[in-house]
Order: sequence, then structure tokens, then C-alpha cells
Amino acid sequence: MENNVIVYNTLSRNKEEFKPINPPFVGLYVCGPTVYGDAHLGHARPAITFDLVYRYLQHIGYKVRYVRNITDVGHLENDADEGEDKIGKKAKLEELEPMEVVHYYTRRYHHDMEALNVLSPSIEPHASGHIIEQIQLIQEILDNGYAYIRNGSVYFDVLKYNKKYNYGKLSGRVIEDLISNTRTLEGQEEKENSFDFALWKKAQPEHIMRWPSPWSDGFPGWHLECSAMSARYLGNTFDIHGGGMDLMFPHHESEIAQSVAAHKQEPAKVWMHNNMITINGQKMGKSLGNFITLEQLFSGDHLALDKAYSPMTIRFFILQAHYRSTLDFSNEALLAAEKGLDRLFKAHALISLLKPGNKSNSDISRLEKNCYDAMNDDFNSPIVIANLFEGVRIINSVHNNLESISVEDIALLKNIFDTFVVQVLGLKEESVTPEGDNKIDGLMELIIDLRKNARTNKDFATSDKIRNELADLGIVLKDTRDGTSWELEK
RNA sequence: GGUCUCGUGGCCGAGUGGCUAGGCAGAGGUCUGCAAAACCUUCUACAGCGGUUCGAAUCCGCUCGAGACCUCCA
Repeated sequence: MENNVIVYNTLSRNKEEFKPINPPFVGLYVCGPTVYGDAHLGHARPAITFDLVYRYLQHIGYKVRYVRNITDVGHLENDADEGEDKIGKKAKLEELEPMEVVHYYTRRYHHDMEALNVLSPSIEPHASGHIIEQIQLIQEILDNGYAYIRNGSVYFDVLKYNKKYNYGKLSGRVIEDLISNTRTLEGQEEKENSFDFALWKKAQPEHIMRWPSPWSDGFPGWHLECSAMSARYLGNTFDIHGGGMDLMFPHHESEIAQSVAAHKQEPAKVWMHNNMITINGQKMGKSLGNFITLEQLFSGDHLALDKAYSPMTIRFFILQAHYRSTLDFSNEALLAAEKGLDRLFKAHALISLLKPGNKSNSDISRLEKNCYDAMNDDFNSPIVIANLFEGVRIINSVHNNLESISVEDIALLKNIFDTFVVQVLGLKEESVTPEGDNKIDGLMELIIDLRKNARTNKDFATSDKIRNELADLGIVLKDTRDGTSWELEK
């Protein structure tokens, strides 16, 4: 493989050369959503970040198995013994079967992801479909002595684990700090230490989602599902584990502990964490109530939104920042992304219309190298985009006869844009007109022709009337040297 | 309180010692019957203070400010 990818590994806090365990195969696991509500802008970040990773690794020749789970059980409101399951709570509230809630929000999640042009992962396992694997994993942890049973619930023994291994190696936490700093919550009497976490919880009588197990009728703990499902589909140790930074502790830390306690093997070689999207400098999150759902962004139906933004604008907005930086939401920033993306698309469409010259004034192969270098350096999409805009400048300059470009370089430029804009960044032009609608095209041709006649006869009253009234209908006319074109107003 | 991260021009955002991304907005210009679009040019920053260095946005120290995690959160 000619492309050496450098990846920032949270485990080492350093950039490392990416070396798959078993090339050309790559195992990638990413924590998916808990389906008890609509996906918000924050959810788009990991989805798009790891979609980029998935797309790029495939592009440079790896065979990637990408597993992204759906959490549909075990994710509690809090860590107290009486903590309610998120799905169960929602189901009770809406008088639905839990699986109705799960199905409803899973479909909506898929719908949003499709709009964002996020590729479907190779496997999308549900936690509820892997209870057996989770029970087995608990048994292994118990057998190895790193868990204890209390009243039908099973807890992970963090203190004991930490004597031999290191609980905190991912998040940089020290157990002594955890002891003194963990807040005391109500209803944790069963646990030996407040920072122990549940592997299995005995269900209260009113709890709907329950499965039989050697310990009680109950349900698995949240951290467990990812350990069980990643091992099931990617093996006990795989290449990359991804997710949001906020999951680093305790979720990912506990995943490592579970895997090591069960198999004496760490689950992932590389841990990648995307940063948060902020709004007014604050993390966008459910608990803060300051989140905007993707649906609202697409429709513009939210107080914080000046207008609707297309899914591709959102995607581009996210890709314009590096995945490990926070990204601040604002209408101004989104509008900037929208306009910039439009320019990128227009230039892309223009490439095939360029007239070749004898030589090129710009170094096109340099551009290509820059794009690969940027992606190889920890998936630096903003730098790729900056280089693509250099391409935009070249395309427009050639088009305006300010610069010349060779036949070969036109082909190369086309290839760069097809590769990076479409394949790698996954930016897909949304056609505003129905595909192949000949009637509208013919109609517009007729109108433009009539207006052209008017202009030739210097009948500007008529030509302006046509232009203005079309504008009122949301159709914009553009007069260029080569004639008049039209497009629907965004 | 503990652990950690960050502070870049009007806005969003790259950039880990010299070559000072990019987008949007603003200004000037080209084109055009006019407009829009498009293109060209342009404004040009690194929170503050001190230190290391021939040289710092980039390394070190302090101050101020913001945020994340420690409890569910992408």
C-alpha cells in the first residue's frame, strides 16, 4: 500500500502509523446511537467522521468491515440501581412496546444518515439481539474473578481489576481520583464501590425489557454490548474503535476493562474520538436541551435557525473542521458552508466543459498529492477542502481564459474531484430539478429564447418582466457570455 | 475540588520553530442594456505578559478567559 496513513490514537495520545492486524482487512467498530429520540447535529459528527474513515480506507484499497451498533437496551438514565432504561422510559411514556420505539427511531436515524450520504456500515447489530453473547461475556468475567453478584445483579470489580491492569489507561484517570471524586448517587448500595459498573441488572417487576440469565431475570449493562458485539463480529482484538469524546469515560474505559477481564486482550489497537459540536461555545447535548435535530436543520423548523440547511451543507460544514476539533454551530458558519459548497459543485461540473490548451499553468499533480497527504495525516479533511478550492480557482481561471490547462491535466483534475469530492468526502450534489424532466427543460428553453429575442430588440421591459416574474417563482436566470442559464433558487 | 483541552483576522476554521491554508462576509475592479452570477485583486490575525532561540501563532513559565470529562450524553 503506497499510502501510509497516520492516525491519532487516544491510547497513546500520539499520531501513529496505521498498521492493520491482518491486511488488507480492517476491523472498525463505532458506537452508534441509543434509539430513544431523533438524531441531532451532534450525532452527525461521529457518523460523518467515521464515514470518512471508512470511505478513505476503502479507497486506498483496504477491505473494511465496519460495525456500528444500535443501542436498544441497557442504556440507563443514570447509574443508580433504580435507574430507568432510556428506551423503556420512552415506551412507557408513549404507551408503546419498547421495540416499537426502537423501530421508529432506528428508521428515522437511517433516514437522516441516508440524507447525509453516510454509507451504511457492514453490520449494524442491535444490543437486544446479542443478549446471549453478553451473558457469556459476563460469565467469563465472573470466572476470571473480576465481577461479583449482588441480589441477582452482576457488577464489575474495578478495584480488583486495577490491581493487575490499568483502569484509566484510555481516559487518563487515576483510580485514587475516582475514589475521592465520584459523586455519591442514591441507590447504589449494592455496589462495593461507587465506580463499579453493572454488567447485569436484575429487573424490577415493572421493568418491561427483561431476559433470563443465570443470575436473574434482567438486562445487560450499557458498556457490555459494545464489548460483546465487537468481539462477535471483529474478533477479540481489532483495528480501530471509534466514538465521541464524551464516551471515553466511562464507556470506552469500561469496554477495555471488560475485554481484558474476559479475554486478557485489549479490544482495539487504535481508539479514535471525534470532538463535540458546540452551540454558543457549549456542547450540544440532550441533557443541556440545546440540541437541534437533523430533521429540524433540514426543515429550518427551530428557533435558532434562520433557514433550512440541506444535508450536504451539514456534511460539508462538519468536514470543514478536523474531527478532533470542536466545531461551533452558527447560522453564519452554516451559510458560509452552503455557499462554499455550491461553488465547489459548480466548478466540478465545469471541468468537463474546459477547453484544453498546450500546457498547464498550475501544477495539478501537486494538488492531487496534497489531497492524499492531507487524508493520510489523520484524515485532515479541511486541508483536502482547501486544496479542492485551489482547484476551483484553477478551473474558473481556465474557464475565463486567464489560465491554460493541458488535456491530461483536465483528466487528472476531473479525477481528483471525482475521487475526493464524491468518493472520499461523500459530497453528493442534490439535484433541485427532477432528474431528466424534459418538459421543464423544454419550457425553460422556450422562455429563455423569447427573452433573448426581446433583449436583441432592446425590449428590456419585456426581458426584465420575464426575469423578475421567474424570480418570484423561485427561478433565477443568469446571463453569461455563452447565453442564459437558469436554476432553482435555494 | 480532581483530570484534561483550548484561546487564530468581522464569522467559521487549517497550521507543532523560518516558506505566514481555505471558506464566508466586507471593499475595489472586469464582464453586463441593467441586475444577478462568475472571475481577479484586496483588507490580514495568532488572548496578555515574560522567557528560550539568529528567528515563535507554533517550545517553556505565569496571568486572564472558555470548554470537556469526573453522572446519561455523539
